[in-house]
Amino acid sequence: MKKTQPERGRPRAFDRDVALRRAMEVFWAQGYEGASVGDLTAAMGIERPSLYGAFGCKEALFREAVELYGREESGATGRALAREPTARAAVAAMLRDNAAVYVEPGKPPGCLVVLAALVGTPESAPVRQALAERRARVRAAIAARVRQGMAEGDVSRDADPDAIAAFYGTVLHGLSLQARDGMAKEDLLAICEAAMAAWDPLAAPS
Amino acid sequence: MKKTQPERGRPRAFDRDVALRRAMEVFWAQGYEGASVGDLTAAMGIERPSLYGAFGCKEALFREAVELYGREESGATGRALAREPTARAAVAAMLRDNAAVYVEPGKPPGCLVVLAALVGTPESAPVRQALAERRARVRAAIAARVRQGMAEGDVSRDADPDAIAAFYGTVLHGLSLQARDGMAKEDLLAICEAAMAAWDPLAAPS
DNA sequence: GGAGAAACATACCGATTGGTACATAAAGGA
DNA sequence: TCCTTTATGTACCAATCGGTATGTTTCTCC
Repeated sequence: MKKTQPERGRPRAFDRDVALRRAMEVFWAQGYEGASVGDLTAAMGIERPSLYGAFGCKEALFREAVELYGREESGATGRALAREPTARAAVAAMLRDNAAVYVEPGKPPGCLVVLAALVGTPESAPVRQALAERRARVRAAIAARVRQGMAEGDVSRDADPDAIAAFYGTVLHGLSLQARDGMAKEDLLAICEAAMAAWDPLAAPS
Repeated sequence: MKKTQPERGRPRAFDRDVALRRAMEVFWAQGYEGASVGDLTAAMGIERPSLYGAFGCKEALFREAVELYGREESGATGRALAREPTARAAVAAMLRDNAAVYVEPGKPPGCLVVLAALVGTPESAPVRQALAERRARVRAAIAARVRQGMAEGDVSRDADPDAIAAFYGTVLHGLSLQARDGMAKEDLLAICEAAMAAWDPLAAPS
């Protein structure tokens, strides 16, 4: 998978993966526009030209950081939706596990995809759109899981999977705001529980 | 109320209130750090020194803009919480009316208090905190309305007003994200309806 | 042991950031 | 009429923004 063929010139003096992870943490904490190239190089332990040589430009670095985040830090959603036996358990686990992840010590609270580029200058619109598409994919995944539940009989045939997904996606995204505002884990979990109180009226089979 | 005593020097050549409103719209659309002083003066129709003379600095202008927003653009929440006869109707109206306001044509979608300063450089931390406090006040107002419902008998005595407020506050804030992502009004309203499906399990008197 | 290729650090680029000095203009008070 | 006060437009400030040119170092290939 990782092709590290013997390279020609001078070998890179830093670990690209580690540097990318440091960059991700800066973007995660300060957002795309709030993270200056100086902030990034300082956290990555490299000089400017090394950053541009290895990643191209700030936006490309950010996109790689978002992919790394999706790969390593946001697995809870997909895991919950895939592994739980019913749609209800899947959504409940998705909320609960994300709430826990959003306040892990040593990491910026909340989700990078939600927080890193919500508003800003017109120049960064492509970056904002890229994150918006990732958020839309989460909503689509929830809707798909609800549809699966309808097919398997644990969700009412009269349920509206898109509306249910929009609601639980909204709660999920809202959790990132609360986490960034400093809310404690138990309060986030109480929000998840409260949101699940809507499940039966919305989706329970008759 | 408006003290316009005859002033001494040269009179201001622009309408301060109108200029502040234009600044508010820029902050609302682009956020605090995403709005440059050049963007602001262009929208306000004035030159830099006039801005600094009338408002002090960028941060002071932002704080005035936030107050103007609270006074003129975010009345739906307080109105709904104050006027509706039951806690349930109050929360439902709060969500519904805000959802409608969040997608009003000609205005930036979503709430300035939620969107304008979520992440950024360490220098703007005071601004972010000011908005976080405003968000906390909304949650406190919801909790107070639920407590009022408990006192008046339309909310169960076993209900947890802080948990209920945290949940509906999360949904309210999440609506701003969805609105900024371009969600249509009817879909936002469907989210509000879904959220209200949790009311009876959470708060209905036994 | 070159020769070529790639990464390194320093030092720089023009553009933009928030914020001002300064001279001028327009008002009220004496 | 003159003086004080305040606002205005131009032109500017140092600092920072994202991004590079350049000369040197360190590697592989022949």
